[in-house]
This record gives sequence, C-alpha cells and structure tokens, in this order.
Amino acid sequence: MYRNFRFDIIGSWEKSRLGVLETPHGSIKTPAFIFCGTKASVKGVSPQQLQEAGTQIVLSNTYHLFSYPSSEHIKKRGSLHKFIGWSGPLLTDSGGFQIFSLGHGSIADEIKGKRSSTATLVKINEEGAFFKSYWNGDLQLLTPEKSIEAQQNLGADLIVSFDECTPYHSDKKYTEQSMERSHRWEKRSLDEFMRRNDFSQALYGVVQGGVYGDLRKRSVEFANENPFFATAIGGTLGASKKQMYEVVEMAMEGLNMARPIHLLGIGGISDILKGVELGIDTFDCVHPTRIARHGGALVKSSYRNSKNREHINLKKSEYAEDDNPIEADCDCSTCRYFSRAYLHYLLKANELLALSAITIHNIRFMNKFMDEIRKGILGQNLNDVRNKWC
RNA sequence: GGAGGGGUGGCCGAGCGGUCAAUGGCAGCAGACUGUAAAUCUGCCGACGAGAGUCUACGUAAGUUCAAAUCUUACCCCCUCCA
Repeated sequence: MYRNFRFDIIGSWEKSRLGVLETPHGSIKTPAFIFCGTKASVKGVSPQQLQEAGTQIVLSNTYHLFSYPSSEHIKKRGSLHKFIGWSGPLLTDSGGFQIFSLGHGSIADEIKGKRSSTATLVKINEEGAFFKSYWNGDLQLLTPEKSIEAQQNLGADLIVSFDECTPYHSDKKYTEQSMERSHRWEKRSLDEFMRRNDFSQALYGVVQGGVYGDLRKRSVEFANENPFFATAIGGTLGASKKQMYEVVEMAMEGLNMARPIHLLGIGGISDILKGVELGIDTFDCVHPTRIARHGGALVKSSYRNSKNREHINLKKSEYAEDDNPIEADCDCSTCRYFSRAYLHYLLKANELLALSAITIHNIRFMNKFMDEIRKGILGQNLNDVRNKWC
C-alpha cells in the first residue's frame, strides 16, 4: 500500500531517532520541521527561497484549498506541487484543525478563555463538520471522504486522516466521544484512501484523547491497529508547557515506533527539542513564520535579551540603531545583507520586505536547528544543542 | 481692501453649553501568538499618585453662565474666493 514510501531509522540516542522518510518527491531527513504554507504559499517567501534556506518539506491545508480555489481546480493545473512550484515533498493537513480554530479562535485564546465571536464552524455531527466558508460564506460540509478526495486531488505526498482537534476546555466525556468519532472518521478516511490509492500518497492516522492518559492509550491502540503509514499526535496538548510534555509522553506510550511520528502544531524551539527527546520525528507549526510577520526573529540563546522568549522583537526601538545582523553567525540571506536597524526601519515603515526577510531568517533558523539536532543524535549528545539553541 | 472658513493632546482629526482629560486613526510603550479566518490581536498612552483623587489643558485675553473645547467680544495666526 505504501510501496513508494519508506521510513528508516538510521540512528538513535536514548529515545531520539535519526531517520529518513522517503517519498515520491524526495527524502526527508528526520527529525524535521514542516513549514506551514496553509493557503498554498508560505506567506511572504517563494519556493526558491524556501529551498535556499534548506527547507525539506512544506504543508498546505485541505480546508482552505477546498474552500478556494477547490482541489479540483488545482488538480486541473497538474497537482499542488506543480501549482505552487515546489518539487520537494509536500504534506496536506486534513482540515480537522479548523473544526477547532474556526470554532474557538487561536489555541491561546481558547486556553485563556477568550471567546471568538465570529466563529465560522457551524456544527459538527457524525457525518462531518459544517463550515461557513471563510472565503465566501457558503455553507460547506467537510467529511472524511471529502477531505481524502480533496487531498488526493491536491496530490501531496503525505496526507492526514480527517479528525476533530479537541479543545482544551472539553471535559473528559466530550473528549472521549469526540475521540471515538475521530476514530470512526479516521477509519472512513482510511477506507476512502484505500479505495482510491494510487501509491503516490501515504496516510497518517491521528492520536486523540486530549489530556487524558487512558484516552490517549486507547487512541494509540486504534492508530497502531490500522494500516496507516505514519502517526500524528493531535488534539489539545494542555495549557502549559509542562502539561504539553506530559501529554506528548502519554501519547507516545505504546505507539508503533516503526512508523514516523509527527507532532501536530508544535514549533517552539525548546518544545521541539523536548519532542525529539521523546521520540518525535516531525513537527509543523505556524509559529516561526507567523512571529516573523509580527517582527519576531528567532535567535539562539546567546542573542536573547529575555529568558522566557526565543525571539527578539525587531519592532522595538532598541534595534533602531543596531547595525548587527539578527545573528552574527547566521548564514541566511537576511543576515548576510541586512542589519537589525534596517529590519527595524522596514517594519516601522510598513515595508513588505521586512516580513519576508525575517521569515527567511526564521526558516533558515529552524532548518539549521533541526540539522544540529540530527547531528546531535548522531553524536549521541543533545545537551550541546540544548545549551546553544534553547 | 471685501467675503467666507479655520486654529483641539507628539501628529492627523472628531466634538460645538453639562454625561469631556476630550471619539477615531497614526506614532510611542507593553503583552500575546504553537496541525494560520493572522503583514494579526490585546492593554496602556496630559502631569502627580498604589488608589480614591488632585492639578493643568482645546490659539491668546477678557466676558456670559450654576456649568464653556463648545456662546460673546477683542486680539494674534492660517487658508480659500473676490478686488
């Protein structure tokens, strides 16, 4: 079923794994970070720039492309790869996260109890999720079958079963019912996938169960006993970093470790290292590219001026006359040519270049970070990586 | 010279007798952002004070009024049109 895909673990240190994930569009060295190009574009940067910054794989979102311009439209242009001009590996997310985000807003908002007044998730039932399209307000229904069909039209190498991303504030009863429904949806995803399989794609199962250990355990069993190529850990990971690590650890327990393991939605520097130490192979997150657009440049620990932040905010006036690059030892095109003072000015002057320049730095930063993690696993030591990067 | 319009907090700009220390926007400051409804969102933003509050404020000066950024008069400055 997955004859054009392979996942080989070529090294390990404690629970961390060094691997190679092979896809029809090339292989991915793991641990790896997947950048979010939700609407068929990593905001502000071109595929060439992504590649120059050492990017291995990019993700797009089924919900967004389903709403506009439709997966059929993209299929008619060849494939998502062709449409966006990226020849490397691609992943599409199923749209399951939008059941959460269009109903609750951001993860932080939901955890902090801020209500999103203009939710566009209409309802969710056994069949699927009804949305008011973010694009034109049309009522639309996303089901496991439709998500898989759309993902097959898009043609990404790695695709994800349709699930519900459960909120932090759901009680155990809801989390359990939602998990069971997600399992049924994932089964339907798998059936639809197998029915249409042309060996060009590999399907991820998703582990749900919220913050509840016994539910995570049941979800792990579900994932293991179904013929998914890989496993993603989804749903809420809790309200604090401490809880996040605990939940990830619970969700890893008993998981089939021969499969690649993806941690959905995590992208903090120390969070990633922690995930790697727990055995995670791939991560995806909007954080590096989003904070870039908000003026945040990721920096290694020696460049930081705040203990609880992994980036510096170039909008701050303290950078107005800082003639240094973001990081003196960074080889990205932004650090080679631009000073913090210039980037500060560009942000203040509302110049679009600021956004792409900082995004490029953050992408390069993440890719180098993952590089060093891989080297660390090979060298049987992640402490140096932790000291330097976290 | 004649006719008209206007001068508001760092800037732009509402308000046109009390509920105005004065709507908005920008700038400034602080914070948030983790399977992207996000080049976004939140808070602060005259001075002093932890706060209640006190003081100083809407070109300048004098008035009317219980009460004025808002009304009257004079003056100063700016703009438009006519000569």
